[in-house]
Amino acid sequence: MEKRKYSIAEIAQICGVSKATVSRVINNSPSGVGEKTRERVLQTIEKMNYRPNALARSVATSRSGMVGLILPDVSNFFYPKIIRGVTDYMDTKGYSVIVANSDYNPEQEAKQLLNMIDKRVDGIILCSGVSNREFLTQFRNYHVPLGLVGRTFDSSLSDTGIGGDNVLGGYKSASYLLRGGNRRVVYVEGNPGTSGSRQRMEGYCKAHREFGLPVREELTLHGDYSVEYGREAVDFLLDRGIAFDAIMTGSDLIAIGIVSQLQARGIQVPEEVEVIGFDNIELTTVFNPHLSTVSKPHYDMAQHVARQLLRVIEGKPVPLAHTVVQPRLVLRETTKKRDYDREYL
Amino acid sequence: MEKRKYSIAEIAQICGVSKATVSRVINNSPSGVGEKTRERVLQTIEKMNYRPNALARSVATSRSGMVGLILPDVSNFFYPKIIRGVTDYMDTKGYSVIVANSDYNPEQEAKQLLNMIDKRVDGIILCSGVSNREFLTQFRNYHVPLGLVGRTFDSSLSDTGIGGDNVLGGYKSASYLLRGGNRRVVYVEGNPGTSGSRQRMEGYCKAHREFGLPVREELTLHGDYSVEYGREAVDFLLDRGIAFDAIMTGSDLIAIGIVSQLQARGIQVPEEVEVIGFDNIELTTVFNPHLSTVSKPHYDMAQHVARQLLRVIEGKPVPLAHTVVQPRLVLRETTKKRDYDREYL
DNA sequence: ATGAAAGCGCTAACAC
DNA sequence: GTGTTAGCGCTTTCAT
Repeated sequence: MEKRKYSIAEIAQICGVSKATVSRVINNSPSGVGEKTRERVLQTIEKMNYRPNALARSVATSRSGMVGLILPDVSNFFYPKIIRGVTDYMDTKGYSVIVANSDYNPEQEAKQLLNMIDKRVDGIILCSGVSNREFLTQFRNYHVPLGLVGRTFDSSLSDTGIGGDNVLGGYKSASYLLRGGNRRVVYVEGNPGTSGSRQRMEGYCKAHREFGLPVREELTLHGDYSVEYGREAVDFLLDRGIAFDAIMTGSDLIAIGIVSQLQARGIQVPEEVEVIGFDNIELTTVFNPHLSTVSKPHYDMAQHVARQLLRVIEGKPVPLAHTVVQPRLVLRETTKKRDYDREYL
Repeated sequence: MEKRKYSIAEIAQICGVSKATVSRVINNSPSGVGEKTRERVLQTIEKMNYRPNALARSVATSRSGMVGLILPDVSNFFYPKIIRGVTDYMDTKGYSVIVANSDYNPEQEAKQLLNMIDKRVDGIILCSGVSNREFLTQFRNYHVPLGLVGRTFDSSLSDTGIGGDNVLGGYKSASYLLRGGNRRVVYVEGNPGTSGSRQRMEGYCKAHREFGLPVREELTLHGDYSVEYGREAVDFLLDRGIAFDAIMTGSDLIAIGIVSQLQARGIQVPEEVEVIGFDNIELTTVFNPHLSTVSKPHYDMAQHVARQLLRVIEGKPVPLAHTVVQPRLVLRETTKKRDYDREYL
């Protein structure tokens, strides 16, 4: 139990050996140290409460043992599982993870990205980024392994990536609603500028095209990914007297806000208005009525990029570097029951 | 746009100046560099895409600009706000934050703590730790600034800390229920071994004592802080035929699981059984019925320790280093309405 | 098996 | 204003 931090040199001196030997011990190099000296060194390390300085090691080896995780907003209920997926995997591999929020803001995202570079992380995982192609392209010049989750549109921008097929997700959502006979399907998105948001819109449009229906400007709303915004959207629609019979959304949180406000204003869900969320976060089955939504396996996706990223960091081959997972429509209580529902299982 | 990472030496050489000068520029030392050279250096830095190596700087200055944040489980809905509170503040001060999960496990917590030491973080924020006093005491020997949130029981173990008064919280919860005429109040806790859990229990007992009521062994349950466990607890109680008329809990998540399962099994809340959560996370007003709960300002508390921690890191005086905030009883829809409810506002 | 020495990228006196 | 130099704590050849 000692008062200050010892360095490898001091430990060496105390043991009467060289720094090199101590170094070998703490890195437990299989060879190069006699059993007795190793034991002796280990003992004083223990006794002196010595802890090797990972930073110093990093500058010597140019590997930091840290990865960066950048996501829009940690406190958005969609992301915690992602964080766990990443941290869980990194933990097993001895990496630390620095997390930072981008707040759906390109400048902020860029700032965080550069900050990670400065900290010399061995790799970065970027979640549903809002950065434009140009910045990302330019960013590649820093040659730091980059993994993208939730942003699949361009594989040349990253070393690995995984994401749901958002246009398919948007399409499934919209077409299910349309097929059910709804004719005025509202689309409520979160923060604009997200790649996911654009893609879902694409799916929404595609579905309308197939049904030979026009996409009405007044039926697509943008705000942010919060419960609160879901509520606002409903008020907006209702107060302006805009007619609608179903709503598809860009996130479960928004959907929850929508359903809750719809009910508050005396509108029955799903009898009068059907609602479909997006993401299938845990909350969906805790909330009443249980939310119908579009599902993807977040935690697993996060673990997957984490694993892939480490492979690129370690220079191993990365099979199937860019993956897109097919989202599944999960029909619960905010959509009507129909006999063809089982087609969507 | 260049291919590899430059060092300060290379930049210096390219500019035909010394490393010291470049160093002065990147740290924008107010004096010591001529306007022209500064400009020139800045330009090549830009041009070469040079980014100073924060790690190298750290070993030179022995300040890393990183802090550690250890919490039980990132994906527990209680913690995201804490993370944001910390990251938001640290962001403004230019610190990065490494986050790690302890999973309510003392060994895991110890491991993460030591890992942070190795990474030479400038300080650590530990959330509702499960470490025992001995380990923490011993840990203090590493002399890294430590801030505790949610664990207030011993101020000598940390440099700063903030937490809700859990015994008061437990007391308020239980006594409100008791005052309302309930005689068999169940207490459903999360992971055992948490300091908070013990303290709430203390409050629960105190309330019973005041009302001259016995604390029945079979009415206190332990599991983990999840919705799922709340459901299990209800099944356990019901299946064993244990009578009860109210439930107080260790977390909102548990309470939500309880209410939801109570309803599923045909029991009216709050008519037949009243339920009170703990923490007042956002979810409480999204869930139906809105949860009655015990409230503390997490985000603000997190920001507060963050601020305090930086003060101790920077060697500034830290007024009111250890704070305990009074939790408030928030009566919503899972408790009955009573005329004295406003006393609790 | 062990040590000496150079080097990683940076900062911080101290000198000129 | 700018350069020289000596570290910071570690790893890593290369000797011995």
